[in-house]
Amino acid sequence: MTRRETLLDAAIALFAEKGYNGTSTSEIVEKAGVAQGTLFYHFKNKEGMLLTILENILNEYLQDMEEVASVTQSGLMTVENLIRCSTHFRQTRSLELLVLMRDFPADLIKPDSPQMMFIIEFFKRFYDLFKNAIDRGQKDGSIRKISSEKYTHILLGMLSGMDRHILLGPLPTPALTEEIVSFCCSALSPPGIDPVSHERRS
Amino acid sequence: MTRRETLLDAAIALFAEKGYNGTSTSEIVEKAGVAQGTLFYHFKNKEGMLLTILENILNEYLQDMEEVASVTQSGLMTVENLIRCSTHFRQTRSLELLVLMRDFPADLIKPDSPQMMFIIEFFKRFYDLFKNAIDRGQKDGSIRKISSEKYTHILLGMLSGMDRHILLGPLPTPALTEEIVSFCCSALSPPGIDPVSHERRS
Amino acid sequence: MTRRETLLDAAIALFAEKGYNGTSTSEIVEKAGVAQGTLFYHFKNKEGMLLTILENILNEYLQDMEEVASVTQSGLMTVENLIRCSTHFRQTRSLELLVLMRDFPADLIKPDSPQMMFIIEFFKRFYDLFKNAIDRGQKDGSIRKISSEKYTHILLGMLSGMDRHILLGPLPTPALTEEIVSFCCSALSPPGIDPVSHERRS
Amino acid sequence: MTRRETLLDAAIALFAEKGYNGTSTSEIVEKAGVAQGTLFYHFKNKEGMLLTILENILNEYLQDMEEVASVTQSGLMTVENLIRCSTHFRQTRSLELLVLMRDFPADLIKPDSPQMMFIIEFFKRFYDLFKNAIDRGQKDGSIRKISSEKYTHILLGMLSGMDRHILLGPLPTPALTEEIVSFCCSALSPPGIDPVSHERRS
DNA sequence: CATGAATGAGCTTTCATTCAT
DNA sequence: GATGAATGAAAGCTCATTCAT
Repeated sequence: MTRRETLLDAAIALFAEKGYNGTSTSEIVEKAGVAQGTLFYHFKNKEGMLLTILENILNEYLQDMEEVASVTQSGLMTVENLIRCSTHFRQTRSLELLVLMRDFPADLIKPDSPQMMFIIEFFKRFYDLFKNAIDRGQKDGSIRKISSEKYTHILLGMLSGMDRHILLGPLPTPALTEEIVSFCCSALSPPGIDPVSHERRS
Repeated sequence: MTRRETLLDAAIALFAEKGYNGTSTSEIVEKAGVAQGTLFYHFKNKEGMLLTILENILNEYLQDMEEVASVTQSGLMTVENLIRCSTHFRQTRSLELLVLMRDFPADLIKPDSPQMMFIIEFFKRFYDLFKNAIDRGQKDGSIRKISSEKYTHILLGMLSGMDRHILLGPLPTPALTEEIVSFCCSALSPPGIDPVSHERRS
Repeated sequence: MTRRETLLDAAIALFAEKGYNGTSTSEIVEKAGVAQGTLFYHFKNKEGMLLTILENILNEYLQDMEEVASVTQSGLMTVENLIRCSTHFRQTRSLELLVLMRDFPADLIKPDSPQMMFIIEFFKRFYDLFKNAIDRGQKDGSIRKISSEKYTHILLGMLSGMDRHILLGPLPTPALTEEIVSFCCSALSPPGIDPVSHERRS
Repeated sequence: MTRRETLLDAAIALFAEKGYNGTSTSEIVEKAGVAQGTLFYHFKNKEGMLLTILENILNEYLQDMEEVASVTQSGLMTVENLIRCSTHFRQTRSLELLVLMRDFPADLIKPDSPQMMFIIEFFKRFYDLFKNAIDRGQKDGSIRKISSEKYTHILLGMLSGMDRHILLGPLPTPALTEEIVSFCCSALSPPGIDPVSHERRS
């Protein structure tokens, strides 16, 4: 593993545990076992580390999600599987996701900065994934007639909220994946049709 | 307005805008128009200000919610109105809520500290509010048979997620209150019964 | 007890325990159960409290010692009894003596200030007490021929050193009074004459 | 001279002159001609500087004394030479000794801290040095039959008291070394034997 | 006499960053 | 590529003191 990667791993662990502001560069280099100067040789500054971490995780997140969305199936099934993918991602990449949740939106990401542009761009593509799935579901009859814009916002808010609740909340939380899927499908399925997709699955 | 209140208001505005860590005590006293020492006369330290703000907002939040829950009605209606109350609170107290969302769980609130006890206590009562409503709904037939524990976690995660998405998210968001209510009611109502309670309301 | 006395007592206890610099005026007023302003009503400032305490203790100390010295007896006996008096004073007024030992010479007592004049005046009288006794002892034959100036300095240094060693030293110390007396008398008695004055006493 | 040494020298001079509490870190770095941060790069904190100074001086002090004690000679001669060594140390290292005398026992050295352990350990070894010499002197007949424990305490208290009296006292003091030696030897020698060892010396 | 809210200068300390090697 | 000594701005906080009541 290169020194750069060692540094990133150390930063991810520390940012996840103590937050960006709660972590000093000294702690990072100590945990990584390199000298102070090395950090600033490989990264422009401390903020550069955070941005690198966030961009990496967001790109991988989006890639996984877009792959799921590219499979041909009903709109509702796409939404279901996006939810499952998102949950799975949270379970496998909880450390990086903690960094994201703790420190974004961070004070250090200035409005109109390239970094903010990147973040907004990411959120838009994330938004589009769900929006397109819902639109398709309304055409193929798997999703009831509701405002796809508004319901997309609800799904986005809900999913990130669940991640936060589970990873950062003060209350111990049971496994919830399929309940979240059911919850959303009940709300999205056309009236009278009871979604049992998660039973069909397995 | 006393100096203490002036200071709290200044801190709320700045914490909401720039976060706790991004705000210096100098900025607070400058905005409040008092001397540095005055802050530390009225509060133990900077963290004491944050705690005061958080305790105030959480207490008022809980009070509003418990008042809503105390009205006799069906379990589902109670859930609906809790959601509306929560949304209304977000709209009227967005500044304080921003402070809460930005800076909790903060690294500065140590596990097992009295502060953390207070926060956990608050979350438990918040949890119980929804849990009791769902349990009652399952008895009175207004809510389908699901795990009330799990669905309570989903509602909590969802509501805080929506607050964050709307108040802190990088995407502009339309008004969503009744859609959130519908979304949840669809997921909670017994199968086959389409919830239209929010139309009945008005 | 007047508020002024209450404040002095609180200050003595705290200065003895934590030193002048380690004690804040807030602590003093809290322990005394009065308001901040009261301290500054009764004393010019914090330093004024210390000076008052030091002057009181030094005056009483000197008074006791001068009374002992005024009794007609041999020079050596006077020295002996001065030592015993000093020791007794340490045992009965250890708190005030701790204040003196911890905080004098304090940085706050400026050279050539009236306070310093007072302190120097005190030391001179203290010095004279021993010096006169030794001089008298050399005349009456109870004390050997040595430099009374130098031996006075030795006695002064020794006595204050023993006080410090016993009251502030890190090592537990046994009762030493008569040994100190013997030690000094052996050094002061004319050669060949073994002092047993502390046996004669009792 | 390294920056670390420069800083230590500046601190010694200032602590000796104005005391630990009376000296600000700004003064130290100014006197040393380095930046504020440099102090905290080389030392954990201000207290760390004091501890470093104290440990250095105590170690050297003890080393000198133990070297003196290791020379084979009568018990009384050992005591004499320990006194001379102590006096010589005070004369050559008065600055560091002033720091020690002004600021120890300092409120900042917590009971049971490693620092306090170190200090107590030092005092014990210092104590043993004199105790062993007296015990040996009682065996070889050069020292009278007295409690070696008690007389050791007296010697320790006396020597530190003389240091304080001479270095910190408000009265000008003449040279006293041989008088202190005589004083102690008279008190320690067996009755009837007049010690003139300091004349034999030279 | 007594109060206590208010002050602000000054303190110690942290930490991201630089740069000569 | 890598180092780590050095930096200095900025932070949170303490505390003796003042003064209107």
